Amino acid sequence: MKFNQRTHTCGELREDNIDQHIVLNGWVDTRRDLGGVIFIDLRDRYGITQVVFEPSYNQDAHEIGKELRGEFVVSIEGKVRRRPEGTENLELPTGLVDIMVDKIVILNKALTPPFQIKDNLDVNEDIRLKYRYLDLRRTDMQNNMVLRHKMYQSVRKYFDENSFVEIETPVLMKSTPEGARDFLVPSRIHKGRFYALPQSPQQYKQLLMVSGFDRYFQVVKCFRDEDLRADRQPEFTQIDVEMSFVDTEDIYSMMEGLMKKLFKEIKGYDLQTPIPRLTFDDAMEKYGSDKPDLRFGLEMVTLNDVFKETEFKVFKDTLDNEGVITGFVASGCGDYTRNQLDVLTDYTKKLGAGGLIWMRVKEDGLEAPIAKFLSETEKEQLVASMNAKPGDLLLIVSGPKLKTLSITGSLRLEMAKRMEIIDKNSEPKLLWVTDFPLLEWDDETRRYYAMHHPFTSPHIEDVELLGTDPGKVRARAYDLVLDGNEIAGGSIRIHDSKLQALMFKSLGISKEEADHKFGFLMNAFKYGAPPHGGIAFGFDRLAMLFAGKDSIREVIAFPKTSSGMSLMDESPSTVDDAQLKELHIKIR
RNA sequence: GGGGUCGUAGUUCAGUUGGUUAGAACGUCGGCCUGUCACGCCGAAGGUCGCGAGUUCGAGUCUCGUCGGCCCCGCCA
Repeated sequence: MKFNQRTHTCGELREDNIDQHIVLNGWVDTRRDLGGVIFIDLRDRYGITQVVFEPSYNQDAHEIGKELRGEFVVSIEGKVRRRPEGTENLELPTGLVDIMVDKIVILNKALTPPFQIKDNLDVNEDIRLKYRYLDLRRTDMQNNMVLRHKMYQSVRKYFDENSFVEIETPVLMKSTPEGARDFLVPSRIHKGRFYALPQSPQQYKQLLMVSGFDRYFQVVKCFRDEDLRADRQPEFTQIDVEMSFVDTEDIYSMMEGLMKKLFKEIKGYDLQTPIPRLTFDDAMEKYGSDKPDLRFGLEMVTLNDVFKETEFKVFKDTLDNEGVITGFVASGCGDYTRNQLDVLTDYTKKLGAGGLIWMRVKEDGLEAPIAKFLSETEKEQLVASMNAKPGDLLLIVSGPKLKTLSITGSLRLEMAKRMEIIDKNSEPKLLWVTDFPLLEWDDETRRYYAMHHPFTSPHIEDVELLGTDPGKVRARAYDLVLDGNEIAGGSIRIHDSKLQALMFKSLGISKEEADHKFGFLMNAFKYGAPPHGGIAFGFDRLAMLFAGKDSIREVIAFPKTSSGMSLMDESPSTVDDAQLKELHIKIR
């Protein structure tokens, strides 16, 4: 099939091109056959151009034009003409002109697609995923992919300008069963042995610091075999960063530079720096979350002091057990019905709270089921310390500290949604959350786990607490939060093998175990490891937020469903017995 | 592992208390139409009601199981 290659794209032609003889290649977007004249909207990823078949202009072309259907791939040759007065389409950038066709070649016919290739598509996601190649033909999705591409370029340019080196690290590596579940890859050559896919290139990038690379970054695929969410896929992309001879402040300012550049180049927005900071403890107390959404208020208030003398049993028990009484004011929600409040109570209980205490603020006091258990002083202090006004609703939860703060934080988000006070067009709210706890107690296994990872450096002044009160040790770890989403996390690492040994001891990891799991890293540190630290961005999440979407699947070309399936190629799939045999694997 | 929700034409949905031949819109196909751009008008085709049992004279509708989508909890160093 002979055809001429395009001289222009479908988004390109303007008044300047009038009377030129041009060639366009593309897909038939829509066809409007008026009996005599036929209009075709020809589409490629650059735009749409109207193509005209008129019998009096070219009989042969018009005959072929009649056969055209949606999504046919065609090459057309013709003359650019100014559209007749009154028929311009100002919605289209190319709308002042159209093409009078001299020659058309149908390069390929197409089946009727299972859904229309158009924006603001109303079709279920499983159909889109099964025919992802058609979904990606839509302008919406093409824009998302291009946005993502532009973000890669800005990121790479920024790090290159700042003397970072991009280095690829292995995708087949050693399994480290701390943290997320690994994807395993059986070795054919070494019977009974497995590679793991990296959860992150953490150890490699630290080794690169030992090697003297000083400033490293990588746009890198990572893999975690955990359950999915709207913002979590089993394979995802990180912007992985590590720097030598730095402290937290150096990381903050370098990353703030990156965010400034990204916001400027992608969104045309001037991000003000420095980005505000909040310690983990403060974030939990005020927002009940380590990734607070600051686009709205509903700040939580700790009420322990108000109820320190209370006779109300629920609160008294909480205080006796070093728990927390916390709550917030839902302003103007004093008219919530009993039914609505029951739904909220149910929501809170499902998250694990004992219950939800609500009070309507009236002109003459508090209206609540528990009001009779509270003294007048308590009621007055409660209203004063929460700064509540008549017409407001108070929502209060009590119980074990961290859990209760977190549940109330979820309720805060839920209320913001119900009250519709999250402005999607508001200025982006960025925030560093700092001073995470180094260790986290696990009731099930009755041991501490590293909240971040076992190479995270504690605050120097907290080191001695490692032996006495490990839960109190603060880490030199930080997350970057954008509008309630964790978009990056990192830490200053331990570069001193004695401190690392102490850390392993606190985690209950024996010397032998540490050697077995991380020996190569510990060995490397004996040969002159510089102080270093780094951070990793969840690139898909960042792209999702920049694109204004609610799911990272919208910015990933070929994502998995929430059960980890690919509906298009139907993976994961079974394999031949012969393949399994080669890998020395039997299915139980 | 658990909770919620959904599954009916190619697509998005409606479908009453369990009751005649399961509807609409868009799309598709055919006819008419020379300035449309969501073209218009006329007509037609198109259904394993996700799948499998059960209850019933009778199931899209009720029950149980199962598969799949989405959201959430757990999980995600």
